[in-house]
Amino acid sequence: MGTKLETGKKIGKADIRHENEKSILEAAESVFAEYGFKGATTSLIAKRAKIPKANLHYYFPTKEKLYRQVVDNIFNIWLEAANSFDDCNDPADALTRYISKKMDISRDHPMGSKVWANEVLHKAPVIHDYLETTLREWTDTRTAVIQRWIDQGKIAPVNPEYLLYMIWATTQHYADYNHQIETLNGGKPLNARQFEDAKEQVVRIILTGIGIEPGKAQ
Amino acid sequence: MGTKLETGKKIGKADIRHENEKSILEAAESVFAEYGFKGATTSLIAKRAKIPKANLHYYFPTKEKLYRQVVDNIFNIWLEAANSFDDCNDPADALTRYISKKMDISRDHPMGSKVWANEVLHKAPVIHDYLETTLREWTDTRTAVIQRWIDQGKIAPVNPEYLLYMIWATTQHYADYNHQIETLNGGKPLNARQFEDAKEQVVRIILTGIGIEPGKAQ
DNA sequence: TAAAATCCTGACCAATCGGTCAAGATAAAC
DNA sequence: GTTTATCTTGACCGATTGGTCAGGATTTTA
Repeated sequence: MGTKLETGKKIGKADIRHENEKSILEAAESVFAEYGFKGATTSLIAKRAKIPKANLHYYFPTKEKLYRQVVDNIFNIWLEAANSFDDCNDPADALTRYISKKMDISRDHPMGSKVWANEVLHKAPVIHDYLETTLREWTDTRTAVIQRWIDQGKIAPVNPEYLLYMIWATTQHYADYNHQIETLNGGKPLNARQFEDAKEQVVRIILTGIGIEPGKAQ
Repeated sequence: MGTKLETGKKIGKADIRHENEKSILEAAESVFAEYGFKGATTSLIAKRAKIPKANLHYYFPTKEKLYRQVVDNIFNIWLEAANSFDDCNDPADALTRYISKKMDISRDHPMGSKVWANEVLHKAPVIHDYLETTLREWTDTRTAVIQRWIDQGKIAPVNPEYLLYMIWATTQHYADYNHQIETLNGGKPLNARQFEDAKEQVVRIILTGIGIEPGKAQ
């Protein structure tokens, strides 16, 4: 029949399932980011999600299936920034938006980036198929775009792949290495101002580096 | 009294100790890089070092002490590149050499870089004192050098710390993410030619990006 | 050669972890 | 109201892991 909350909303089984899966996934993301796949324990995830371990295994039968779900979510967020590349054929605009977006993701979803980094570091036992299919296709189309810019003389001749690596490396560094950055920043995370400065500088150096004038665009 | 090898060299206890510690440390570096601290098992390290696990614990009482030793070695190699910064006060030369050196380290000691990355990713439970002391001092003196270049008008005005982060991120990406790079490169590691191209491009984009002409220097 | 120091190793142990299960609680369907 | 489906959980288990230990082997010292 369903009981009621103070708000007056009914709570059904569907809601319970949705709520629990959500809190488990959130807890899992933070624990996997902090300890890696092996180092993470289902009991710690359950504790952070505030449910008994047995209940976690009711929703996610195995640790690996839970992990896959976490990586899936991250990968989708990660690809979300891809759109920035497509809208326009002005390299200054496209790259500025793409780099900015990736910096924002590093700030807003640092744990996701860490899970990904950890996975690649350990030879990607779980996500290897992503690398070979989705990421491969994504990369191929974008390197083609960059190559076109080069052919049109819009940017300096560079190897498109290595340019992408540079963008990925620099932007994700602010998530993956945020502990190191924080320590070097006197123990405090970069504040909003500092982060905007960093973002602006990354855009400026890369754009200038490949021979285009960084615009005011954000 | 010591036995003899085919070479005629005597084998003493000191040699044995040295030999075993070396092979254990090598095995440990690769296993820690591949599986992280938690994921690594002392029995696998022992297996790769071709000695019984009990013997490993004779030389290194605990897994953590072995890990610390590995990180120590890496950190020293990592700081070895620091010299490139000091010799000369021409930014083009200094940065070209520093970036090249860091790229070489990523190629020649990828596992060390991965151990470091893994450690920072997991909030540096073991090396946190390094970050606060040695790395902090190193960074402070180098940002001062960069600031001087700026004040002298030799390079464009940039935030020295964020410039260092960009260099670290981009160069270490070729170690930490080499599995991803390899996959995107058709399953094969970058060959010597490709790696040199990548190195040259990283130098070029960064130097151009901060307003100096990349020389022919290597 | 005898004694001392160092090195080697199979067998073992306590702790932890992923996952199971059975029995109860709650909501949905009829 | 009764049955059925879903959700909850403490107790438990086999497997793995870091680390120990006793006793033997080898080298060094005297």
